[in-house]
Parts: sequence; C-alpha cells; structure tokens
Amino acid sequence: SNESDSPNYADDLPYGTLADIAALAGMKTGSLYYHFASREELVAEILRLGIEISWAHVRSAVDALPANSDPLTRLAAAVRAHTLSVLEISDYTTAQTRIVTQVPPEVRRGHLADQRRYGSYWNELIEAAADADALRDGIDPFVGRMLIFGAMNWTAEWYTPRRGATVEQIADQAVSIVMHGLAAPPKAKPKRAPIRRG
Amino acid sequence: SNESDSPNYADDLPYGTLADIAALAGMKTGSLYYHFASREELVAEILRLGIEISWAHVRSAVDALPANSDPLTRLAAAVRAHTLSVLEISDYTTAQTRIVTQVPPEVRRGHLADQRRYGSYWNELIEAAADADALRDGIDPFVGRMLIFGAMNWTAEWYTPRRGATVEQIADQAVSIVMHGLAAPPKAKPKRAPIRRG
DNA sequence: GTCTATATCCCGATAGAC
DNA sequence: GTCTATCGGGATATAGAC
Repeated sequence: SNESDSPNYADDLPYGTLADIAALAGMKTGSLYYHFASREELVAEILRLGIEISWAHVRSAVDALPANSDPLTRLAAAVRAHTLSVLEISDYTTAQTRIVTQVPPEVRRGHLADQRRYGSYWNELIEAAADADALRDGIDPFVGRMLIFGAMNWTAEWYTPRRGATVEQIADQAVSIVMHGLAAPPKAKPKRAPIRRG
Repeated sequence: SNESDSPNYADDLPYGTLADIAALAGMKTGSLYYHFASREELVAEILRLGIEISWAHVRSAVDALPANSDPLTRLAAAVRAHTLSVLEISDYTTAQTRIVTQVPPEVRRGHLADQRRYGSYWNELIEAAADADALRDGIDPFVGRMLIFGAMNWTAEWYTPRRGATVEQIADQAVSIVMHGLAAPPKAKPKRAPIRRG
C-alpha cells in the first residue's frame, strides 16, 4: 500500500457555471432564474443546506442515544454522524466546506450565523465532556473542535468508493482517532468517586 | 468562549483573476504573460510550490532530529512542521490545499505525481511507526494519514492571528491530538523486550 | 520586462414567446 | 416553468510600443 493522495470526488466535474448547474438540473440557464434571483442567491442556498442537512443528521444521531449517555459517547456519535454526512449523506455538505471560504463577502457574511449556530452545538458537546473531566489536560476546546472538523470535512477530498476503505470504516477510524486524540486516558480504577476539577 | 467558526484568512480577497494576481505582483495583466504561457501554467506552478515548500520544511524538521530518534518522535516533528507551514510558512501551501480539487482536470493530472511523492514520504513515516508497534491496533495507515492531513490543512480556513491561540499553540494541539489519536498507549513497563507483532 | 491597447470568448442576467 | 435570444460586463490572451 504505497499509494498516496488521489482525491477524485468530482474529478472532472464542470466548473460550476450556471449552464453546468442548469444541465445537472435538466434545464437551461435562463430557467434557473425562475427559482433564484441570482447566482449568489443560489450559492447562499447551497451553503445553508450544507449545514442544515449535516446538522440534522448529527442531531438525530445524538438524540437517538439513551438519555443518560455520557458526554464522550455523545461526542463520538456526533463525530460518526458528521463524517458520514460528509461522505455519503449530502453533496450540499461537501459543497459547503469546499466553497465557503471562496464565496463573495456578502454571501459569506450572511452565512456566518448558520456556521456559528452549528459551531455552538458542537461546542456544547465538547464543553460537556470537558466539564465531566473526560478530556485530556491541555485540550483547547475551540482548537480541538476545529482540528477534528478538518479531519472530518477533508474526507470528501480523498475518499473514493473504489478504494479499499468503506465509508463505515472511515467513520470508525475518525471516531477512534478523534476520541483517542481528545479523551483523557481511562483512570486506574478509583476506590471512590472521581474528584471534580475546579 | 461560545464563539464558533469564523475563518477569515483572505476574507475579502479578490477572486483570483489575472488582473488581481498581477496587481499583487505590482504589474498589469499583460505582463504576466512574459512569465507564464497561460493562466493554467501559473496555477500549476502554485500547486507545485505549495507541496515543495511544505515538504522541504517538514523534511528539514525531521532531519534535524537525532539520527536514532524513534518513529513517533519523527512523526510528531512532521505533524508540527506541516501544521506550521500551513499556518505561517507559505501562502502557496494554503493555496494548494484550497484549489487543488478545483483546477482543470489537465492541471490536476499533472499535479498528481507531486501529491503522490509527498504522500509516500508521509506513508514511510507512518509505516515506520506501525512496524515498531507504536500505533494503536486497528489504525489504517492510509485513512489515518488522510484524516490528520485534513486536521492540519484545514487550520488555514479558521485560524486568524487576532484570535486567542498562537500558531505555536495550534501546532502543539495538532501534535497532541494527532499523536494521541494514532499512537498506542504506553505499555505497562515490561520486564523484558516487547514482543514484535506478526 | 512592463506597458497599453484590443481581440475574443464566456458568463450572468434579462426579455418575451410558449 | 422552461424555452430561445440577446445584452452587457469581465476575463484570458495577444500584439506591438517603449
């Protein structure tokens, strides 16, 4: 296995002109303007859906856990669900991460609130684990969150169905690496209840 | 710290027309064609430099280690160096990761060999650790490598000098999370030499 | 090596028929 | 709701002066 990078998701996809988009939708350029006022509005809708769909998938996975699940279990479920959403649930999710830094500033500004809401959701998952002393000492919640987002979002750039690993295996690896990367090592069995920090 | 995403590297940078690029270089559009035969050739050169500069920085950090350093130490040095190269060493590195999936297929094909070479270098670092039984069981070297590449490369999308963490702190976090994510837990001190797997 | 034109093409957007 | 036709702007690329 000496192979290396070779992202090829959408390897030779058209550049993203309205003509290309229209063709994918089975229509001609002009017809798009019945549905969207401008190209920017169409792009904004893609960004919005990218986060909405991913978030809905993650939230439903976390909510499906038993009510008393510990914070690390919830975090692991979120990592798994987000990774799967990037890999197979929605092209919008992939598109969002690809183009979000490249859209016109006005579109970008309008999208920031969506990003913040989804980020806050993850922040709560991570802070809950931190409050339970379940994270290793020295983990910065914000930096840690962004690093694991990178690992998960980047999968779209290199995954191909034809390669060895399945999406399930990739999601498992992501969960394993992220959780070992963030979580505190299991404590030697304490005789009494663990002491809360702070 | 309830804040969330807000990448703003190049927040309102121009779209990347030749006129913009020429302006950054202190010249006009036409003058670029003295240096490059076409826009595609210019893009290809950016891609090439993105990998070359990053790789040189990583290689020099790894080579600066004592000759008998163990595989995990070498891997950690590589993670630190690559992360720093994304964050502050070179704009080419950032540009490479941003645009590599979006360039015309012909440019992309020409760039694949560069990607494979750099990927192979990392593969050797990781396989060396695997051969020394220094990785946790179940780690897939390829998937693991791509996941940590994502974490490192993505930093350019959210890091801003004005935020709390410095590049050094971010690099440290990346090393910590990645290494804990990949490395086998320290073994209870063995009485004799550890048994080699296989 | 860089400049000022200018040619050419393509894209986003609009208007109006169906 | 989708089509055809077309306008106008902007981007790549070229030619030739300096």
